Amino acid sequence: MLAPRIRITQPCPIEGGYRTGMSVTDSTDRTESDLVAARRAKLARWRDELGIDPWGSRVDDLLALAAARALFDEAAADAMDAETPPETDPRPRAVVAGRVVQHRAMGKLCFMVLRDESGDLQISCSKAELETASFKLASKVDYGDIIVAEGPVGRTKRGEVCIWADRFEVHCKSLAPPPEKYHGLTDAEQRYRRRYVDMYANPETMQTFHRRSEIVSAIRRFMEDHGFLEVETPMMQAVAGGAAAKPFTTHHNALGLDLFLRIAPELYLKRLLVGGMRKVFEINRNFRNEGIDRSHNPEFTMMEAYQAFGDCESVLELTESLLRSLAGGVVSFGDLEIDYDPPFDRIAYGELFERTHGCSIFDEQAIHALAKKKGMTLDPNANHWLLVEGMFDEAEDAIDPSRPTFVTDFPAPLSPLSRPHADNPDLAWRAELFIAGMELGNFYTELNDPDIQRARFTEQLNGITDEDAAFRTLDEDFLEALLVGMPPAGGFGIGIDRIVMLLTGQTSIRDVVLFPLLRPAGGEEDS
RNA sequence: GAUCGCGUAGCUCAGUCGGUAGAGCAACCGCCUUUUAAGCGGUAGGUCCUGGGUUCGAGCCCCAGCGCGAUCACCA
Repeated sequence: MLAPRIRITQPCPIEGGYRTGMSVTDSTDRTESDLVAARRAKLARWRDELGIDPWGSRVDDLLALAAARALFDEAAADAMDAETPPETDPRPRAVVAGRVVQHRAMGKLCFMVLRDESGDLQISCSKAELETASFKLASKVDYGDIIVAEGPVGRTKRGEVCIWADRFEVHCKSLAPPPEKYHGLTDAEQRYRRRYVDMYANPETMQTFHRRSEIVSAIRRFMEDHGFLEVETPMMQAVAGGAAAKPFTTHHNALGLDLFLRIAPELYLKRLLVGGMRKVFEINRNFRNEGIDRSHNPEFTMMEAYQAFGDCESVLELTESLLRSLAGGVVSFGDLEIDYDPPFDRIAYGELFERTHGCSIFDEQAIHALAKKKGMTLDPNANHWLLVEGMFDEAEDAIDPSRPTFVTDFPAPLSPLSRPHADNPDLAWRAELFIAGMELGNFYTELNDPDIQRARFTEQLNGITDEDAAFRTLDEDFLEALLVGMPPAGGFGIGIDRIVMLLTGQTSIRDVVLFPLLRPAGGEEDS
């Protein structure tokens, strides 16, 4: 809605008014309105004086700008530059569309650069080659307008490949003031809040998200090529299982039912193994009500996959092969040069721990003493394994960030969903993959003994806080499924966003998530 | 949640010792047929994040808040 103080210098033919995607404070609206008003005025003039519909229409046979550029034919361009150019123009023709990102008008000639997903291309407009109205449009378009041009693909005297337009149309008037044409939009907050501007103003952004789509697509292909079936399991769950994170809550009115957004799909995917699917995977969102930082967004994309008659080892190898195929070798990430050639490094959890802390994960007295010394807050009957877990973060830092590394043989008490070693029930067939200091994924030989599974769940529920108890309950139906019988299996989950970060060199998850979660703009308190 | 940093024109940024607001781009008017962040001349554009305080005087100093970022904590 328009703030009452907005000044409009020309009658505004558009009803409804203009709303920025930004702050709605009066000051912003008012100062912005001068620039918006100028564009509205121009739009009205085009309508009234040139009879133009500034909102465009269908255009067939459009070429991407990169494709149009690729049509450039040097011989044809040379021929046109010759003393006596051929009677019929030998240059290939193209119809293109894009957003105006540069514009240089000089009297009877004007140049502009269009941008689309594929890249940039200059459009050159000569007054001699265009209808009067079209040339007037071309010399007056604003940064941000979306235009369609058609003509021969040639070059300028300076050798710039361009389209010499003999058709020029505006297909969408941009009313919002654009960011600075050279620096683009650099303010991180504005880039996330107005991603649609970031995407066109900063080509790297567009490139990153194209790459993300290609990566996800390649992962799908890889999994399908290995015989995995893609499935979709509930995002809304009555019991938020499969991980130990805090869930978001929601409510179904008709059923009068409180539900959780899933923190993991694991318990449902395993049910599919019980049902008889042999290899399944799911790429979808998980939701965890935890902190936000460079590697955590509350909603994030995971791939989980389960392979009946596989084990932890088989899914480790599958993942090595997957990452190798995605990365293709060495990929730099920040200061790191990460080599994805398998086999990845491996180190046992206990060994890594001992290397860092100098004591065995099994030495309860030493661990307790160490925890005390580190001033870890602990109640007197603190569980030994929770202490170990608390100290493990430090050990993670000992992993070479430039080497993809599997940490294997996690403590079974910290791995309630994985199968314990036969010769040491304190260790589980579970590994985690670390790259660049980030946890990339989890790998298991799945626990399919319903009695042990019930015992693990029950242990885990003992001694949890009241807060946690509110959403951690026993998934009886899952245990029922295990009674029906799940084949032995390997399973894993990997963070897709983090893989995209690694492969695109983005060190913040917000730069690989199109719309990362931010506090709503405007500062309106809602409590 | 803690600590630190940042918040000035639509955008990108200056702003000295506390002395009353600056540039470039964008916009508007004019000139220009080979520009490449085009150029030249002119005009206009500000709740200096918000609210308090100190001061004769605050963009600048102090307090509180809001937003963003970084680090840490949390996240099997």
